[in-house]
Formats: sequence, C-alpha cells, structure tokens
Amino acid sequence: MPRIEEFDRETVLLKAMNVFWDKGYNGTSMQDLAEVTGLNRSSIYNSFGSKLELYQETLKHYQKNGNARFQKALVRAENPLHAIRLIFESFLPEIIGDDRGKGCFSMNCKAEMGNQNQDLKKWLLDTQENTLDVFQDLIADGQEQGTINKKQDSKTYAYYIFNAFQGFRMTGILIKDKKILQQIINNSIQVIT
Amino acid sequence: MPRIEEFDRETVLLKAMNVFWDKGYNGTSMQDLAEVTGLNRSSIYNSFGSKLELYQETLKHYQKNGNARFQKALVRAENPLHAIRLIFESFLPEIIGDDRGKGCFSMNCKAEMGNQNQDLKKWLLDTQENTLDVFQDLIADGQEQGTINKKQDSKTYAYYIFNAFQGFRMTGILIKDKKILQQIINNSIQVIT
DNA sequence: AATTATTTGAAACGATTGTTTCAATATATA
DNA sequence: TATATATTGAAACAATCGTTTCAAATAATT
Repeated sequence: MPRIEEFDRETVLLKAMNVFWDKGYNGTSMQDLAEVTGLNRSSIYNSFGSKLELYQETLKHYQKNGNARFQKALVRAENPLHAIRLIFESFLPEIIGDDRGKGCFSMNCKAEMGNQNQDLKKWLLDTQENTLDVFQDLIADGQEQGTINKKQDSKTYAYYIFNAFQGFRMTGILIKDKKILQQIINNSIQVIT
Repeated sequence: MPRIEEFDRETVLLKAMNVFWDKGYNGTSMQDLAEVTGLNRSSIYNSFGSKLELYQETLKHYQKNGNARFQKALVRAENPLHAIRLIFESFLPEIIGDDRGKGCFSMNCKAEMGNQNQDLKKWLLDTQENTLDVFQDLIADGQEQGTINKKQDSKTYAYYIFNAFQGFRMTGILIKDKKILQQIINNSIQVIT
C-alpha cells in the first residue's frame, strides 16, 4: 500500500556523511544536507528523524567501513604483528588522498562532540573499547606465537598501539608525506617487536 | 583623552577561551561569549574585531601557555630524553583534571577548523613546525649526549614523538587513568632510548 | 570645567538555524 | 480501478545566528 522511498538510503547516507565529515556537526546545516543529498528537508526528517540522528547514522556508517578495513587487514596478514602494521597502512590511502584535510570522521566527532552529547560520548567509548579489544587480541596472539615480545601484557601494549593509531589519524591531517607516515608506523610498531 | 577599557583583557580572553574550548568554534555563539565574559556584544566587536579573530586570539593564548609548559620541562630536565618525558607528563594534570572532556584546544581546532579556514590552517602548520623543531633539537642533543639512540635521525624520531604526543592528547579525552597514560608515555619513549 | 576620544548598553539588522505543517503526489494492495 | 498509506515539495515556524548602529556614559586631557 505505501508509497516507496524514491532515494537510495545508502547513497544519501554517504553524501550526508561527507558533509558532516568536512564541516563538522555544528558547521553543517540542514540546508547543506538537503542540497547535497537532493532530498527535501521534510524527507530527511521523515527518513532519518533529526539532524543529530542522521549524524549518528553517518558515524556508524563510517565506523562500519573502518571495521571492514580492519577485517581485511586481519585476513591478509601473515601474523598478528603484521596485521597491526597492515591496519595502520590500510589508512594511508585515505590520509594521502584526503586533499580537503578532513582527517578522521570519528576523531573529529570526538574532538567536537565528545563532551557535548552523552549519546555520542557513549558511542565513542564503545568503539574505543572495540578497537582496544582488537588490538589486545592481536597482541596476545602475537605474544603466544612469538612475533610480539612479552615484556609487557597485551592490554598495556594495546593502549600504546591505540594511542599511536589516534596520533596517526591526527598527524595525517596536515602531514601527507608517505615516507614520513610510514616511518611513524615503523617506529610505533618497533616497541612491541 | 580616551576612555579606558573597563575590563581586564587577559581575564576576558581566558573566559572566552574556555567556552571555545568546551563547545568548539561553531558551537559557540556570540551570546555565549557575551554571557561568560560579562561584556556587551558591541564591546567584544570593538575590542576583538569578530568572533573569528577572538577565536584566533584565544588559540594563541592557549598555545603560549603550552609553550610555557614546554619551557618549564626543558629547564627542569636532567637531560634531553628526560625533557621529552617531562613534556608528556606536564600535560597529565590537565588531562586528568579535565572532567568536562574538553581535550586539547589546539587539537579540537585542528579537527573542527583545520580544513575550513586557511588562516587557522596556516597557524596550525606553524605551531606544528614549532613543536617538531623542539622535539628534533631535543633528540639531536640527546643523541650527541648519549641518552637517545642514533638508529634513526633526529627528524624521523621527532615525527614519531610528535605523533605519539598528538595521540596522547586524543587518548586523554576518554581515558583518565593515570597509570595507563603513564604506561603510554613510557612505551612511546622506549623507542628512542 | 570644557573638550575630546573612546567605550558601553540596548536595540535592531537581515540571514540563517533546526524543525513542523499540510496539501499534493504517488504507489502497492484490495 | 478504487482505496489506503506513505512520501514529497513548498512554505512557514519561532528562535537564534553574527554583526552593526547609535545615542548615552565615561574619563583623560586641555
């Protein structure tokens, strides 16, 4: 009975994400979103609820993409240590190709909205925990397998790698030199080998 | 002949900084600024030019404070390696005491405005260069003096430390556990010893 | 005490903010 | 084909945005 949505939700979400990513949450207006998606304001509200809900959905979309990149690295890696390296390197194309200097969407959210909205803060904490777990599991495996040293426990190393990873996303905003970025990765991983 | 400004510029700047720091540039309204500073809108415009100019001035104020912290660490340090450690540790009180989760003002600016305003981008690049130089000089000194290894050149290590430092500021937004943060510092410095 | 240069307060500016309303449109089912 | 259900477009909502205006207030100088 119902009339069906005319637009492709995935496409709209992607376009909306790019605006939020570029301009930030507060820097993006519903006007911007309507223009870039081609949807009428009312259609956006009807389909996504509100500006904040749309923002949250684009964040999840972004993170899903990031998780996929993590998974790809896990599959391709020869061992856990190599997997960590591949995870870092898998973001090199995004960083170097990011000519607008948008950086990391998730990191931008953390800086702009992490202390302004409890729902977003909770989401950030959850994804942080998730990333930490991935790193910790990899490190624990690597320690058993022998490619990662046992000088410190996997959790401690996970925090260290997580820290380096976040720095990597921030550094990549203004530094696009692949050689420099690659050396940062090498040195960051050095500690756990 | 002229009537003198009634307010203390330094105090106003500090109050304005805290709002920008907390809410971001786009999240802060002139209303907010007038309320928190106690100044009338016209007085703000008369004394600081515009919202953007006031924002830039608060950023410089923040950075001046950060530089002072760097200098303090340099003076107190026993050697260049120790200086780098002290620089990281000098931000621990700010991180742990930051109960509102504001993070690093400069990092927030980078994430929110680095790609939106050319003047701000230029300022961010300048301060980045400055920080990198400080680290490189320290590392070069440490390498001559013997507390820092010579496996890689000072510039490469400077980028690595810079990366870890930026991660540190981001990690500190959601992680306030001093022991964890201290371990991140230890591991980050490990590479260059 | 008169003059002059500046700041201050209140009000208003047009533009834009996020959101809502509702009639017109469209389509899958009966 | 008629009906029911949903989406769409345009307009309008009150509120707030950053900024400007200008007369009143103020204080250092003459």
